Amino acid sequence: MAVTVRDIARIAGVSVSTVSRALSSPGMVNAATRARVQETARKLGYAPNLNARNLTSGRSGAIGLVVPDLENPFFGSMAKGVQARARAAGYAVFIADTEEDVSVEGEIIRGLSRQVDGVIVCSARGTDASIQQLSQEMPLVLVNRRVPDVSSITFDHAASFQSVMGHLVALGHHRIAYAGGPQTSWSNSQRVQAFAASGQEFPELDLVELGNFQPVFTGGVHAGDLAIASGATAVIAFNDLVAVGLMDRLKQRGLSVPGDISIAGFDNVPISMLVRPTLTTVDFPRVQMGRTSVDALLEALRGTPRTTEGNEIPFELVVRESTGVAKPRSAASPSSTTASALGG
Amino acid sequence: MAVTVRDIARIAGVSVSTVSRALSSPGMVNAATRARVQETARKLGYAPNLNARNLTSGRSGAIGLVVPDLENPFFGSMAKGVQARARAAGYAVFIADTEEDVSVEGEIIRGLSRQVDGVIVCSARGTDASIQQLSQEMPLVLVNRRVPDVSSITFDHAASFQSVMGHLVALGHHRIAYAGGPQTSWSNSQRVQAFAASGQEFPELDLVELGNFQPVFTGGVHAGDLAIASGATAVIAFNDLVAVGLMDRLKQRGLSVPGDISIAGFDNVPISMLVRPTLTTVDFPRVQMGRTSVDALLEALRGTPRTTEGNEIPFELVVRESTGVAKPRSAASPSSTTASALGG
DNA sequence: CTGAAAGCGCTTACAG
DNA sequence: CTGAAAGCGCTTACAG
Repeated sequence: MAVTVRDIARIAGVSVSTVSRALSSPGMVNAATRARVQETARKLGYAPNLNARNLTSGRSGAIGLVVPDLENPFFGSMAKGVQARARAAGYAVFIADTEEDVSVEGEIIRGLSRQVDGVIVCSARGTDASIQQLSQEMPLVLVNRRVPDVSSITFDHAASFQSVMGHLVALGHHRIAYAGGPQTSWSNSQRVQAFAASGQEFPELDLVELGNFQPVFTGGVHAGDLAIASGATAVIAFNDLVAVGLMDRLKQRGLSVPGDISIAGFDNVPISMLVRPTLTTVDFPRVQMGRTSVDALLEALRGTPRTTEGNEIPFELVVRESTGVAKPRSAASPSSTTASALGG
Repeated sequence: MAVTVRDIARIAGVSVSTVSRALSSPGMVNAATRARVQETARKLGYAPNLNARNLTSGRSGAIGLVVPDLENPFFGSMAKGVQARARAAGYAVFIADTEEDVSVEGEIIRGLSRQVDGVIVCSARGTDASIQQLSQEMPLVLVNRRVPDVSSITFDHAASFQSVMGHLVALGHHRIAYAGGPQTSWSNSQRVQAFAASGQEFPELDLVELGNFQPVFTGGVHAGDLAIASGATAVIAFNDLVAVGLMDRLKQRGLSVPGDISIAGFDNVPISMLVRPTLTTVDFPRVQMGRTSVDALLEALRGTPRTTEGNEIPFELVVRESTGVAKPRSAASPSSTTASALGG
């Protein structure tokens, strides 16, 4: 059926060993025979049987990619980056979707691990312990999740949050609210921490946490009413979808954005530039993150693992129309700080 | 290192043949020994080496999935369906992204084909001839693309277009425009045909083709001015993104939707329900399409290929706020037909 | 129902 | 630089 090394050997007049070398380790064989073998292989349309090759060599030439939801563009971008970089490095990509089901996550990862050299897991939902366990069983790289002693690639959520905060402060906002995402979300917990830290950095600020919301449009609608009640002049939302829902609700309630309230999100998803006003947000290079995670995994496979720390991808604050100068407060008060606080 | 059939054989006190049978063809072995072998395997945490298994059995237990752009949610949904169904059937999924590059499509598909039992190709961009060639080299199922003599799963673009048209006609629209997508798009050509066919079905209609636009927001903005100039009271856009861009431009030009002009799109992407007014569109069950394509491929692998025809997935017209009753025309004219036309 | 043996297609020490 | 041989882990006729 398919052409094998034996066919090439017979026609080129050499042994199968030589064929194998000419194809896989060209440096080990005489230039003339090498050329003849390669030419014959090409002419016959030879394609190596990967199962045979992998069986003997002990590696699979493939990596696994596990995501919570392929339908979510957030992961689609990462998958794209992973796929591109893996292909460039000669690796194939097995993909698996956990359907956001924590209970099958480990099982799926273990299943994949049998057919690949290593696994990349996006936004892993399992506990730290379960992930540490997995990482001992196979080469593993985490994306958008940090677990002690496990290799990972993340965005600097704290710094990006600070950057949004700095933007709002510069616009003169004093009372600022945060509409959070799911409690189980690692990135949300990072943002909540950064929010609290801002209170120490800018003691004159009035910070209010609105609560946890579903990371979708309706979650934002829900947050909208609470935002109005809070009296904040600016709201930072967990992500763009929440921000858009929030904005929609504010408009419905007769408030203007950014005239009455400024809004900012995270992720820079396509919709953020399609809504009116366009949304101020933070862009995370997700495709690049996918690529970087492959690099990290391949280095680990080669036995030169990177350090866990410092693998953070740069972000960019994208200022658009939804944030503006703070509405002057009815009660006049000096804009310079009068409060005493830590960190003089 | 890893536990193999030999280990199990030794411990269970049987031959490797029996181990293999107990694990792969349980029916062929005595119940007692079968239980003993399986128990030992479980206890040892045995996981078969798939490369070895596939090498002997001649199959790979994997299928390939080729998409033009993983970052596009349209394909993310399909990939999700493919992945889920394949997993349920015991197949792993190799994924590849062509980056919308026709020139590498064939090469990527051939590369994949060496490691899988069959390939699913979404929205293939190549020529009919090149795809027919590929389909002779390997089991192949096309999704959202029809090519003579090649197995495929598609949406009924003609019928869905008719359904939108019928909706607009029922609202009293007479002058209707179509803002097309890329000329190379198979689904666009289907829609153009359906648009023309409507002219025969409803001879009283005044149909105007606005041209071909990039299937994105800015393409719609471009189409917007042409739509206004055309004097149409309703515009059907190639997809939701074009529809949203169109709508944005109309509003910018001071027209109201649907007051002055009705707009409809296709795909029912998330943004279609986030814009204001919400967008009338057609929902295509993309996840289901992914699932169905796996079924078709697996049937082909089993030697019971389906017929190419009739593999169409149902669609649903989703009527929202962007379409409304036609604005009465300034020049009064009977709504009944006066024009003579083909198809009495 | 079970075992011994051959073989899947390739790679890789081992000699020469 | 090249060839003969063994072996990767599993499956599957072939005998019994």
